[in-house]
This record gives sequence, structure tokens and C-alpha cells, in this order.
Amino acid sequence: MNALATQTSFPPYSPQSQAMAVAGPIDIDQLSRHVQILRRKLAPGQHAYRAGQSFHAIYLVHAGFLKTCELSEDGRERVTGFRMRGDLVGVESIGLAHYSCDVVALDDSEIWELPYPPVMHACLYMPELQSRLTAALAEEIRNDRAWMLALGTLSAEQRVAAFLLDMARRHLRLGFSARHFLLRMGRADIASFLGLKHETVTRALTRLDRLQCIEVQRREIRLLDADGLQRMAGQGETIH
Amino acid sequence: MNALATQTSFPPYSPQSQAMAVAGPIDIDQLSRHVQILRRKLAPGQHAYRAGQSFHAIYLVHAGFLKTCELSEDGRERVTGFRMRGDLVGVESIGLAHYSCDVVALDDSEIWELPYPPVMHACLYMPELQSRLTAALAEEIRNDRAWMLALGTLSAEQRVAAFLLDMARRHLRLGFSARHFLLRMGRADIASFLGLKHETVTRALTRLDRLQCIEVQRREIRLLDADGLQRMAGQGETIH
DNA sequence: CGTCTTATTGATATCCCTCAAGCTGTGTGG
DNA sequence: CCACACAGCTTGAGGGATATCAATAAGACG
Repeated sequence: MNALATQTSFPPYSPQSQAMAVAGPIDIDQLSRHVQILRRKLAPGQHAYRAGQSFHAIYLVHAGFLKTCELSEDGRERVTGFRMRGDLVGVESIGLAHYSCDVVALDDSEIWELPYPPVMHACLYMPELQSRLTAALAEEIRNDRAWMLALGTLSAEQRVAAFLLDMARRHLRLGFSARHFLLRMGRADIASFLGLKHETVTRALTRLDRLQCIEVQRREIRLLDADGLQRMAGQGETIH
Repeated sequence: MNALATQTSFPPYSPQSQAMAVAGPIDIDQLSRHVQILRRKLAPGQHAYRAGQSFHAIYLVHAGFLKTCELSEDGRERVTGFRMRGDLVGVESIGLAHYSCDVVALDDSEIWELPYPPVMHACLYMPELQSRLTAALAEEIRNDRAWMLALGTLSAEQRVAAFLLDMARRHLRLGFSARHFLLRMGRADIASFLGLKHETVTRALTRLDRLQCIEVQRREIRLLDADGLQRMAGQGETIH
């Protein structure tokens, strides 16, 4: 039995997590004085919301792991991102009457529901909140654009490398090992996100394993040569 | 000489444009009471800003046509969008010290510079502005995600069809013909935006022409069968 | 232990890219 | 006004990366 297997929920709460005042970009303690925050737990496969449901709240991921899926009229579907602790979810639907995409838990998760008109109203009393929210939206755009660049200019293998590095960085930001982690999603979800087919993702992972860049065993990933991966993905910086 | 050739600048000002109170998502008349709005003219090829320049303003496109380009450390580059009258530009860099991408005019253009800290400050006096700005950011995210879905699930030909429909819709929204318009960008820019090569874009256009869906002559486009294009691009609705 | 889902691997097909050449329109200078 | 050069577009031939189809293997779960 390895260490990762004991992480029943991902990411596990840090010791002070219940008391943490700032989760992600939002000052929750202060916000909770103005709006009623509901905590929702989701089992793997459950939806936080679906496209078409009436928009009433944005969510802060407190624990777990989720994916956002874009859907088209004719049934095409694509994973547009993965969300973990500290990420805001639902902001893409601000200004609409109905949510525009699906959000599905990939693991046991807890999300904090921030009812939207109240949050907007609270911005009048918390100027800080307003700029945080706007900055979070802008960062979302930059993040999407960075992936657009990657998907349009990198080969399958490079995309997978970039994906692993992104996961590693986000794990690190939450205080987990960037060198050794468990993917919370299946090959098909990775493939959808990267604009590939699941067999291609598998082959890329196998190849990176053979190149001694990583060690893969199903969903368990070990980064052996992060610098090599970064060169491959066209990124200069190192994971600290 | 055809009608399009007489449109020296695109889109031309509408008769009341100088007096128009609401351009795009922002109430400019009211905003101009709070912040100093500078009008900048750009010739084709000129940059509104470049990645790395210090962030000090967002822009409202008043006339003309521009592209936004994402750049990577190792020299990869990709067009992430095209902007026309009413579009906001620069919002992706909110929260940063420096702009994160390039914005280049493709045609004679005029952009209105909205200095950013002042705009943020003005939000305190104009609650409407705040929600408009947030909604504009959210729409940007949805727009990017819709293209992510398209680029990940459509063939080259379908992408080109979707691109033409998008252009047609946006022309229509500005009061121009959706059936007959001039592309402001070259094949290479379209290709970059769609994650293709310029030869592939050319071939797709030629093919759509042969299929009698459109008529192409260099940059002049005529939509002969918008419904056919829409079916092709997996979109149900019609251009009204 | 059997079933089901997920992942891996292989063989082949296809779409798009690459490279190369020719074409078209535009601008420039004689 | 014409000759020329140049940039952008088009077209063709061929190759390569990824998709597709199919079979097997490995876990997960009851």
C-alpha cells in the first residue's frame, strides 16, 4: 500500500483548513458575514450543476476534484478544465440566467455555494472582494488562452507533458508533492481536455515513461525529469 | 468596384456613433464623467499594446479590426481572437502588472483607452459599471470555451465553417450584411486562430466554395447557404 | 470469483501538415 | 504605362502524426 492510496479524498484537508480565512481568491470569513454560504458535498460522478439549470451561485472548491465540461447542441462535448481546492467554479455563467456548462465531481468533493446576487451586493461593502473576483475572472481567461496556445501549437506528446506539469504545479501550490501524485481523472477526460483520443494519451504517457521522464502506473504519476518535460513542453521555468 | 471596397475603414461609423452613449458593454457617457478617456488611432500593423508592457488601461474598440495574440517563452505564437467595434480589449491582463498578450490592428482602427485603476475606482460610483464589466469578463470566458470545444471536436473544414458563421454573426450585430463581407485578416491569421495551417484554410474555403456553401475571392466572402454551413459546424440556429 | 470499466497495445486508415511550385493582385520605379 | 518585385493565396504531391478499429490486460467492485 502506497502513500497516495491513503489519501481517500483529494486534496485532503490541511490541519487548519476549517479555520482558514482565505481560500483561493476570496476572503471567506468576511464574505460569510454578508452572505449565507452553503456547503455541499459531492460524490464522484455527481454534478455541481448542469448546463441549463438556473444560475444562482458561484462555487469555491473546498476539497476534492472536479471537471468542467462544455457541451454543444449536437452532442459534442469537451472537458475545458479541472478544478481543485481554491478554484472558483461557475464564474463563466455570471450574467446569464442559466449555467452554460456542466461541472462534475471526479472525487469526493466539497464545494461552498456563494449565492450570486448576494455576492455581487456584498461587493459594495467589500471593495476588496470586487477586485478579487474580477482578477479571478481575468486569470481564468489567461489560463484558457494559455491552453489554447498549447493545444494549437504542441504535439500530442508535448500536450501531455504540459498537462502533467500543470497538475504538478497545482499540487505543489496546495502543499502536495509535485513529483508524485495521483491523477483524479481517466484517460478519456485527459484526452478530451487536450483535444486528443484516449489511446493517444496512453501512448504519450507510455512514451514519456520509456524516455525516463516519468513513471506511470495507471493513474499514479512520478516525475523523474521535470526539466526534461519542461523543455519538451516549451516552458523555460522549473518547478521549485 | 463593389460595395465592400468603398468601406475604407471597417466597420464604418454609424451616423450617430459619436453620440452613442452605450458602446458595447460599457456606458461611456457616464464613465467619461469619472475617468479621462483617451482616443487612440491605429494603422494596420500597429500594436495597441504588447505582452510585457506595463498594464495601465483596458480598451474599447470603437472602430476597425484587431487581433489578440498569445505568445510563449519559446517563440510559439497563436491568434486567440479577433476584435471589432464594441469589444473590450485588455481585460485578460487585469490583476497583472504587465499585459499578457499582444493586440495588433489589422485595419485602420480607433480604440478608446480606459485607464484601469480609475475605471475600478469609478465602479464604486457606478454599480452598473461593475456588473457590466464582470459580465463582459464572463462572456469572454464563455466565448473562449466555445472555441475550445469547436477546435477540439471539429474537422478543419468544420472549423472554417464555424469561423465564417461567427464573423457573419458579428457583422450582423454591428448592422452589416451577414451574407457578404470582407475578411480583415490573412489566411495565416485565420489558420493560427483555428489551430490549422494556412494551406488547410485555403483548401477548406475552396472546398466550401465548390460545395456552393460560400463564394470566396481572396478576402471577399459571400454566404450562399448559411444553413448548410451551420449544419456542418454542428450549430442548430439560423442567422436571423 | 465473475463482471464491468478503464487502460494498454497493435495494425491500419485518414486527415492534415510539409514542401514546393505557380498564381494573383498590389505597389514601385523607370 | 509598363516591367518588375513582392507578399499573399492557391494548388499539388507526398509523408507523418494522430485517429480508428480491434483485441487483450489489468484493476475495481460487487
